Amino acid sequence: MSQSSQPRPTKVTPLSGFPEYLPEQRVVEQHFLDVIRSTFELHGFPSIETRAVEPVERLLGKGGDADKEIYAVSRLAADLEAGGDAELGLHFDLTVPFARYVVEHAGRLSFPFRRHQIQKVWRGERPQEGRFREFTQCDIDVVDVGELAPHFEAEMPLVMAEIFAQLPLPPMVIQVNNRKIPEGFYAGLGIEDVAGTLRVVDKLDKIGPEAVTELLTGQGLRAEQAEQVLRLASIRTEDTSFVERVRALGVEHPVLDEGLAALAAVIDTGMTNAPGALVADLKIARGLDYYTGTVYETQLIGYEEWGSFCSGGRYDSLASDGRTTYPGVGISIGLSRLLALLFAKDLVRATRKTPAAVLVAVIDEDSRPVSVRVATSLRGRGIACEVAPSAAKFGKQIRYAERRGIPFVWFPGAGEGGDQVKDIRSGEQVDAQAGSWQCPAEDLRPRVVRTT
RNA sequence: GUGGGCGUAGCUCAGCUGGUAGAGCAUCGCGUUGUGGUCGCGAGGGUCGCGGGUUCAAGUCCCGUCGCUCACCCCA
Repeated sequence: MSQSSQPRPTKVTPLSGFPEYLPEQRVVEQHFLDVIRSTFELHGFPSIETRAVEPVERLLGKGGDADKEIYAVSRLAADLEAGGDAELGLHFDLTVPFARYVVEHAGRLSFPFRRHQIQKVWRGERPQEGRFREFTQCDIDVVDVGELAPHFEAEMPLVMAEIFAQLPLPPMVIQVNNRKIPEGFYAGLGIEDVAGTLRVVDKLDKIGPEAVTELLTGQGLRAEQAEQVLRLASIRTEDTSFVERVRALGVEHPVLDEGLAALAAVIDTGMTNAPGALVADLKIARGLDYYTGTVYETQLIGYEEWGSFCSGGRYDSLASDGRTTYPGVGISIGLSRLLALLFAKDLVRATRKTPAAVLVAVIDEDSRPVSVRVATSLRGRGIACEVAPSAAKFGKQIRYAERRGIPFVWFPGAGEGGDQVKDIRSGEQVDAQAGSWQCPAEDLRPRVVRTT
């Protein structure tokens, strides 16, 4: 009866494509973020953050059918009042905002300008496994004025290879191509629709060579052209031998030569500095609308069907203010997709779901200040801990710790001369002093470990 | 945007050809006076996505709608 006067709570329903993590998953995410950030910094990439919104006009500027992807942002009241078009949209990547940032702050930046950026992005696409509407990207880019030295194209994947090597992941391989190779090759074959051809070639892994041949001839390619296109696409080498294999196909074009030289330089650098991390794969397409040179794509070996977890490439005109052109090269980790795979397949796990290493037990509420003092002392030495929420029976306090994975329970005044601490995994309980007890290093904070 | 599948407790699901809801797991409590995990007993928790229709009666049939999911498209 009186219930009817209470506002009914809005029903909670899941929102597809907007992932939220449990604390134990967040431990994993934060560890990954820590490794990514520190490695970016180790390579001298300072951090920036851009606003979440850009003018819709700017977001649409990059071609493609971006309009389907963009979430418009406007005041609710503005919609009701004017019904006007939204002028702002949430960014769907970090490259567009970065390009705008470069132009806007060009006068205060030093070029070549390198930066890293770790932020959420939003895309209005249909969510699927590993594809979200809100997700986190971790980008590094280098941008210069007028010209960009090609060696930066070799630097990008080295940074990523270093990150992957530090994370508890199955082996990953960064596949590299240079857009100029297929472009020059196709031009040498007399194929005009480069983008259309690449789009089909990109499906090779998914639908197989026969279906690709069918699609290519359907697009107007002659049988021998389609055959050559497939031959090029099938080339994949861990060293620079791809150059000879392309040459052996007998197609010649100056743009092809440029592409081969550029890719050979990237692979060469990779072989020296990150052996085994890079592979030249001539079917990689990526971002048809804007990449102009090197392109990167990354797969987890054994989980190829999940797609790329880290991709990027070179833009001859990342940004432009009309008079000056800023070429750039960048690469980005799709952290959310990576985590989605790891969680779905249970490949990694956090050793516990709370930062606390110690639960300080409470004897009774009157002695809570004693327990708080213990906690303060432990924290003063960098040992994360919490005080038991209630002076329940010790069994319940231990269970409280156990449920959360807290490895130690501290009992004030339990010993002859003072306190005791119990490792609840082994059951071992020893005398200890809050001012000097050493927490084992591996228990100091939650760790992320591979399960297999 | 297009097409298929599905929407019952926090989670995974059962509920036959319509007769006013169940299991397992999880959570919490108890198993007597301060040391957990096993085990036993018990409890809480559901407008059966929402709206309408057929019927004496709908979780169960019909229509609509919303959501979730898979695939396509695309992927910055």
